[in-house]
Amino acid sequence: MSDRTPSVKDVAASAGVSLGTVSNVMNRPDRVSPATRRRVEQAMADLGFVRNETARQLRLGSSRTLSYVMLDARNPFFTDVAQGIETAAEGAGISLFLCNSNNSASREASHLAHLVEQRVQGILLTPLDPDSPTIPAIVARGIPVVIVDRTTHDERFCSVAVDDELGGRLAVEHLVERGHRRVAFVGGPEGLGQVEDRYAGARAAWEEAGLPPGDLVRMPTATMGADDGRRVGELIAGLPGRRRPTAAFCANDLLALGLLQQTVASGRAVPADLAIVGYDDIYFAAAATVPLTSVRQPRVELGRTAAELLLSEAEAEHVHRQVLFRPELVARAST
Amino acid sequence: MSDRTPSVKDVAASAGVSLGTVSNVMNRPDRVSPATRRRVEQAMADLGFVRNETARQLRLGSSRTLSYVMLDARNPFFTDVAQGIETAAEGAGISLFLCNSNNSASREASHLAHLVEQRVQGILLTPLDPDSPTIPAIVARGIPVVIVDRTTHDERFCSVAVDDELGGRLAVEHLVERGHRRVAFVGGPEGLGQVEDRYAGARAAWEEAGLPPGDLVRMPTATMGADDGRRVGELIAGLPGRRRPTAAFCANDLLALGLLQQTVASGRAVPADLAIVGYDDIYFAAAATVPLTSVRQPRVELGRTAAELLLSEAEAEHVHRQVLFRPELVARAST
DNA sequence: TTGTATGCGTTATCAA
DNA sequence: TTGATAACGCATACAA
Repeated sequence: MSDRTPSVKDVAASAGVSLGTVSNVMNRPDRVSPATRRRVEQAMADLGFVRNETARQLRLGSSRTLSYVMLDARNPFFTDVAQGIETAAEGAGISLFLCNSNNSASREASHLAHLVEQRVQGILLTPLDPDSPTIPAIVARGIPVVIVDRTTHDERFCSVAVDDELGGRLAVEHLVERGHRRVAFVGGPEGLGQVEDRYAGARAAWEEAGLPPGDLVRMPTATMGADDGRRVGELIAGLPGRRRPTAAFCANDLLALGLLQQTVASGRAVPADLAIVGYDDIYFAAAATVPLTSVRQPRVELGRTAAELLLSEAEAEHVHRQVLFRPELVARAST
Repeated sequence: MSDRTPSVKDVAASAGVSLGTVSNVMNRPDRVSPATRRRVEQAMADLGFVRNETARQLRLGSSRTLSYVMLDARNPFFTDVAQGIETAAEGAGISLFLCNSNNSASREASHLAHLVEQRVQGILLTPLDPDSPTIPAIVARGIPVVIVDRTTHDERFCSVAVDDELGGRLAVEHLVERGHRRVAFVGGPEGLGQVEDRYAGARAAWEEAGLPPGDLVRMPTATMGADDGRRVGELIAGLPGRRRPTAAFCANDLLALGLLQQTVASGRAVPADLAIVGYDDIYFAAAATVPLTSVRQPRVELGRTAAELLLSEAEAEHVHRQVLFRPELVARAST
């Protein structure tokens, strides 16, 4: 009984065969006679042999793991996407490692560097900046990357996203239809793609309705978290009546839930005093006591498609694709 | 410009030095003269050299990655724990891979098997079953494991948990104090450690208050998700007045939020018609429109401590410890 | 059907 | 200070 973990060599010795035969038992069992195969398998069981994936990978050149580097593990939207990815990966017999950038560029960078050093088979990424040169650099080394939840103009890799501009339109069209003539757009930080696209769509719909641009009030936030939603609530409450919006469109549900919470807690009614539309339609949106109207994204399908695309990169004639899903407005009591 | 990614050998050739010197530049830069070091570094930059961690690990025998196998990535409690783990790991310059068991024993098993094959440096695990023989088996192979959010009687590894029995007591003592004499305990599946311990604490407090055991009504659920909380709400509403509890203690916040949602949506008031206590104090608990009373667990600290314990296993005289934190009741409007 | 030998990219030991 | 060389554990081409 040795101290270190047993290797093929130990198994071979124990089974009285050569090292190559043990390898064959694992990788091409048809080439080895049933009798010796059984003997080898018995030896593996006795010794508690576990294949060293590290060595296998060094020999083969590529690993059997995928990784999803997500923007914010605490946002249920991304864990749902991860769920979709994992379902697809599981079907292909591949494991998924999750990495959390936590909205930090440096953390994203260090995770990506680590994954490249590990020579993972492929990376799914919801980036802080989809135009970062890091991404094509990784692809150039031979590690396929699929961008999730962001579109890209780059033809060197695939992306799977939801039409955020359309989502913004749907939200604002809904509010205009409900008679709102002064609406707040809540979201940030400025420059974040998801936020800018949703805002662009909102503005387009606003202007097409013939409403004065100044009455769609942009209210920037530092993050996409619920705390910032609450702060916006205080801000809105402090506005003089004529300048106070009658509705708010938030760039995600966390913001919307924070805003909703602050509004109700301070004695104003939703939607009577303030109508609220969120984005993502996370579980907690429907479960809020004033159920939240939200723009639904096909989260799980987004993940599934991204994983399928990534897995297909292994195939010979893979053509990079930019997949765009359509969002859908789910109207509830908050409007 | 070769097709495959450059190796130390390529760097050595390009810099006109031996392969050993390149390795020294990376691992013991003091042993190489500034001049050649610069030359080597230049060559690495030119070629876009990235160390093959797989080969390094094969040679060294151990990797520089930790992994947290979590029970349910969609439960905010676990992502907060993960956050704490990652903070500690980051401080030590180590990357963290997240794996999601998604409440499935087979998925947990396949993740663990994969991690053992990868020879990761250590594993943090919130298991479905802390008494599974798999865990000591992994430890026996030399991969340290720390159990997170479950206690263990096993002396072969560390664990970090919160006193669930005490948490159960706190919740029920609070409800008894508020005058409730018929209380539902909501949670499942039966046998899940977290649920059983919280129930045990609840019952102990109930009996110490001299109340009839039958008036603490156990209402099992299939999962810990919000949907099951809603179903329990319907069940409670359907009970005849004298058998209907005036309060519910839910084994986690997702259940509590579902129950809260269903109760309010069906026209009953919280806490007047039904008081509700949750468990975990996830963000959405405080943000619910009827802010939820909940038993708070030090989530981030839990993760941080677990990671520190795991990292300390590398040290010579490590003694396995079972750390137990104390939960705390946060009273809000739902009671 | 089985055994032998080679190399994957790296680190570490030993000579020079 | 640098260079040559032997492992680490595995998969595979080729020989037997």
